[in-house]
Amino acid sequence: MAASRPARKSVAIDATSADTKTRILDAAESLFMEHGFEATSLRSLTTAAGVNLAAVNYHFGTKEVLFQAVLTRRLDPMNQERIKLLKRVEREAEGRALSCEKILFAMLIPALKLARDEKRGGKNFLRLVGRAYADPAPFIRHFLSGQYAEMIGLYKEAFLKALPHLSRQELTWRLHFVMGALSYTLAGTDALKLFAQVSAAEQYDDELLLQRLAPFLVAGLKAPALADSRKLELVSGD
Amino acid sequence: MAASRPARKSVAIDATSADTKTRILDAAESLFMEHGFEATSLRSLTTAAGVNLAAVNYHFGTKEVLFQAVLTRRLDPMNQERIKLLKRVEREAEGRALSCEKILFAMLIPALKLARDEKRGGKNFLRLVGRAYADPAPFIRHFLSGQYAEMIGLYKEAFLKALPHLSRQELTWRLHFVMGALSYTLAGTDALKLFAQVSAAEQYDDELLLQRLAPFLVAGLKAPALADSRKLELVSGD
DNA sequence: ATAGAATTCAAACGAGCGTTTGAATTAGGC
DNA sequence: GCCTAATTCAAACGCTCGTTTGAATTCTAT
Repeated sequence: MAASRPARKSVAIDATSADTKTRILDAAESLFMEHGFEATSLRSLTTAAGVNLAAVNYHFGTKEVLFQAVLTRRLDPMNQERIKLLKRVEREAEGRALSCEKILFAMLIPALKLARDEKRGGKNFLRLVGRAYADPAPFIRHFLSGQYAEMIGLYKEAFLKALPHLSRQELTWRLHFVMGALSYTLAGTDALKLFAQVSAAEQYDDELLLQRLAPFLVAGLKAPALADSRKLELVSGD
Repeated sequence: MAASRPARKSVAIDATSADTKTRILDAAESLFMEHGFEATSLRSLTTAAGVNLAAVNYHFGTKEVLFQAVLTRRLDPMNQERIKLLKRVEREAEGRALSCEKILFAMLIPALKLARDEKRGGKNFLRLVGRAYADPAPFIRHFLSGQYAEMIGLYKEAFLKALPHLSRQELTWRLHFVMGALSYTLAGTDALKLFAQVSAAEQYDDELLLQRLAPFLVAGLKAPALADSRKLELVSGD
């Protein structure tokens, strides 16, 4: 009744449990990606990982904590790399204004590197993130906000300088659109069948994907700010 | 053992059941929106609707069919309106090339009208669609593909004429990005907290939202096609 | 070798799920 | 008013879920 039973004591719990923990994380990554959080049962998960059913609660406590651990394992290093990359690009510019492209690339490249690195989950993981972004579960949304807050804040400041024609509020919206196109694209694959024109080979080439995405996003970011006088007028004509 | 018990016979089953059916659809719309498909139980749903637990299976057969009915009720008319609007704009152009803006607006306006129409679900419904787009459940994805296939096909042809610098394949990708930004934005609201700058009042003004989204998307669509020689080169410099 | 902690395991718990059942109730054409 | 079909209802079915339990096992440091 008190609390969770084993309750990680004090000693290093890694030497012996690392294998089990990693096997759980890997299986969870792939199953959460395929079926989502709710639709993935701990029974199928532990079977896929080749560990005992109780192992998840022993090593992680709850299913929710496991999900957060799956995300943290990859997201945290990726966002740290994004921050590092932005700072390096800023340093190299030596005070000169950064181009919108350079900032955007600094954001996309760590994601691309992660997608390429099969040993660290590869494309599967990015798809998982894309889906987590759209998941209604509050604990997922809160967790992601926390994971991204620092990185987004730094990039927003950088974009503000690179796009002086945008107010802070306009930029907030546009970064929202950028994240939408990005996460939807990363989560996609299946959704692409909607458009049914992309060859199967290309569908999985993440580098080409980001090369197509970048010009689209840069053009959208650079677009003139909304002139308040102009309105959507098409509705009236009926 | 044979099959579902009531098995809609032949006579009109609407006069008396319409109230119950509608109450179920309305409650389902709002709960699926808030919690997603998996996390919404038929017990909470029927309680919210004020109907008996068995009513869902009586009137719809299964939970999955109910979900599809929720989407169809609004999506089908909206996509029909999109098609009608595109055809009207094309007719009015009398053979002259349509602008990218006009086509995009024809796509966005029926969605905007739906978002404004509180009697037909309003913003809640569009958020539900945005989330359904990112749902991993195969039956949802297949259903949505079918719902959108005709509309997307017609719009793709229109965009192809308006954006002659894009190959069919390039355009497929860009429409994918457009749908991503759109559905993510519609699903959003909460996600916006990530950026934490948008006032609560504006957050819910869908007209202003689409007025901000449109210039972004138009600029992205009009962006020059990817020049194959240009590559993402930033990675190397480490 | 052995004590003690960390981990694994098979089994079970209680709760909630979607769905089904068959009787009770309601509505409508004759 | 009655017969029939449509609908509602309370109750239950069978199943799967996340989590807990306590014993068995493995590891590690002495």
